[in-house]
Amino acid sequence: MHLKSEYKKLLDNALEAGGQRSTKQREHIFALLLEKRDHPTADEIFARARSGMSTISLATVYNCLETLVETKLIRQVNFEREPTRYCPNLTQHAHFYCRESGDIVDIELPDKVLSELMQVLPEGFSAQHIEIAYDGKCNDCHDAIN
Amino acid sequence: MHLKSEYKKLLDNALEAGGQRSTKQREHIFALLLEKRDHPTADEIFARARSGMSTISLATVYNCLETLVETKLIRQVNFEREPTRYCPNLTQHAHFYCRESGDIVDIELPDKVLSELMQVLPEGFSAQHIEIAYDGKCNDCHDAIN
DNA sequence: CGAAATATTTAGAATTATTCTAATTAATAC
DNA sequence: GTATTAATTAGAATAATTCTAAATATTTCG
Repeated sequence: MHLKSEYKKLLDNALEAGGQRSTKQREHIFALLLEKRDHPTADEIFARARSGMSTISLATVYNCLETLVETKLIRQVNFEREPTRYCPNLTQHAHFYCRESGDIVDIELPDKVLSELMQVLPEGFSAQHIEIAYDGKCNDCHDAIN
Repeated sequence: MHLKSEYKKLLDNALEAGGQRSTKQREHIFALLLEKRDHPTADEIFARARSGMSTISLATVYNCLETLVETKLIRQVNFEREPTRYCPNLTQHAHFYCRESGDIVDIELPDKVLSELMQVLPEGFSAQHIEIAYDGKCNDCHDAIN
């Protein structure tokens, strides 16, 4: 697990901007999220993190994830009351949760759709963020012959 | 706390369609959600339910809410990992969470916006439901002189 | 109607994701 | 390199929710 210097710089700058230190645990977790770009839970990240850094603790995984979220290098994703998942895709996107496979897929969102969602807000409301979560059946599950 | 006969029928029919029984606890909880149309948590509903039905238990509140959600008479609303909230508004709407006051406000969603969100899905994906959550500052908090 | 069958309620224990605590270790500043 | 400050760690604590098993209520059907 090694972070490309491009991402290493991104991480270090983001941490420095927030007055936080660059540590090997933060780097390790950021690297593994970038390597496999899915939507793992903290437990899954802990499992992945331990191969390559056997002494890392679950508390540290939570701490590092919190820091990465604060510095806006990753996003949290929640579906109902399921464990929080973490997403390294920083582009503007929604999430699609497949009820069949359990997979979470990123859905790109054109600016136009977002601005229309903003226009729907009544007078006097201003939104910093809109979280959009689809749920249904993904392409793999439609294709599958059951 | 009493349910108008119109809503009593709605409840009884929905329960019967799902092979479930009409009980005074279910009716009581449905009634109190309809009476004050906000977005209470299970704990808040438990507190409200006890005035007027002092022997109801928290487990029953959870059971009743689950039943009402299953029969589609109410909706669950989740913000991040906060306790689940319950919403008796059955029209098509999104939720706005005000970071300042903590209030949750329903935002009506025109069909047009929803259909555009559906069109954004790649080939092979089909969504049953789209959950949209804004967060920012509501009108009351903008108006307020701080 | 009244007994049998089935569903619901209840109190409290159990679960589970997450956060907290206090001690140790690592990173930065001087 | 030492002092300062922040991060990591293991394990305990927390809190929303679910589970369990017994008691109660509702429905069915003779």
